[in-house]
Amino acid sequence: MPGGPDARRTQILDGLIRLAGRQGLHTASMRTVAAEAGVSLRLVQYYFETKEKLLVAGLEHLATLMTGRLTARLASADDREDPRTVIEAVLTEALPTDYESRVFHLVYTAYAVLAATDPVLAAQPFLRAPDEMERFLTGLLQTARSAGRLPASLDPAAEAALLLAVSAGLGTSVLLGQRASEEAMRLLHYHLDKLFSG
Amino acid sequence: MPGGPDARRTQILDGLIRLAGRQGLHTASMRTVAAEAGVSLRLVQYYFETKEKLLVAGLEHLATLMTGRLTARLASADDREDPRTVIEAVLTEALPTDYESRVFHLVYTAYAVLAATDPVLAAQPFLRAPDEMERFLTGLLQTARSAGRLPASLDPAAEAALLLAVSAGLGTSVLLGQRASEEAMRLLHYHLDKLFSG
DNA sequence: CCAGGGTTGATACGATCGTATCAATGATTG
DNA sequence: CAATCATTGATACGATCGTATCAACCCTGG
Repeated sequence: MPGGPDARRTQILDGLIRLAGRQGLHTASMRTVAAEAGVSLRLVQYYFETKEKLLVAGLEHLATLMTGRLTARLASADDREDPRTVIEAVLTEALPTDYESRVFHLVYTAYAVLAATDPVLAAQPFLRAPDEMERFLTGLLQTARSAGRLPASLDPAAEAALLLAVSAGLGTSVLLGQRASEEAMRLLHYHLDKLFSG
Repeated sequence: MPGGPDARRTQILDGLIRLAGRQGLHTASMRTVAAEAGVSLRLVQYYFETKEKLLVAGLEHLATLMTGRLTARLASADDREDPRTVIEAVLTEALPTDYESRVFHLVYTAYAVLAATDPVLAAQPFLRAPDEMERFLTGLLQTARSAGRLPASLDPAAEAALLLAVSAGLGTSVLLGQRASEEAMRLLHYHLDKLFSG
């Protein structure tokens, strides 16, 4: 069978993400997800049993997709040894620049809102990725500071947290149509220039 | 009658916000809102006719409540002439520090997610408040820069946008439980100290 | 006094939801 | 080859949704 044993799961989860990105996560029912994925309702039940499990699996799938994109972007970075290059790649990836990443951000935010009041979703490792990212950025900034590329007066951990906050905040403003993604990128580079120029 | 002619509307809308803050906006139906507000379903229908209009009114009500809080905080600021004091007040208010502001942020974010795919909600003046805030902050930063309190190398408009992005991003991280609100406040002050110290 | 319109309550309708049930199919294996 | 088991389809059930309908109420003005 093509695609491995869980190609069907992937097919359904792709449908869920696609539908949630186009019409909103709240329109995702067992039936609409099945229709979007081109399968029957029973099949969705067969693979995920309950809607709650479907939603949880959808969140995991989303995390997998985003990790894949980030990994690909890092792999294609110009200079993987230069901290600033890597930081720029990570933060740029975090902005909803194209349709796919816009979908990621929108659906992820929808999940986050649900998790704020749903204990089952809240129990998911919702913050593992951001936490890892923050540690990762902190390490990069420490490296840059040790190499004299960053002013010694800066606090790498605090700057890492602020960078992610800036990226998330700008991403949201792009999502809501307050700003074009190019403008968000410009602001991000402005902020990075300030950091690295001292 | 006490509270004016639309005390009932306010009572229902308060119920909507309270319910959305506790159980999520997706659990707000005509019936659950009526129960939370302590009125009958028919009453909710009478005042808002349709759920869509109820949701729109809820968003307006939320904006009113947030504006009230911000105004109160600005009025009680130590020195209303000092740009940094005012900026700190505005951005601190934007963080979910207490239960009420946590509810505001959560429900506002839920609305934002809905608006991303719902044309009726998207037509609401969703970005007017952030846009106004950004202009307001830009003006304050320009004033501070003219007074020599801010380095001339900084771009007031860009810094204002970044400040709001930082505030929004930190607020989200607090909402998701990634950080305590005190830590977010600390990071915000760290960022402001960098700005104003040159 | 009482008539009439703004308010409130009880209830019903069709649609859609998550979930469960019962077969039919298809591939695999002894 | 046949039997078994995973997979797929069709359909039904109770609950809840938004909305609509039909009275009853209350309060005020003539």
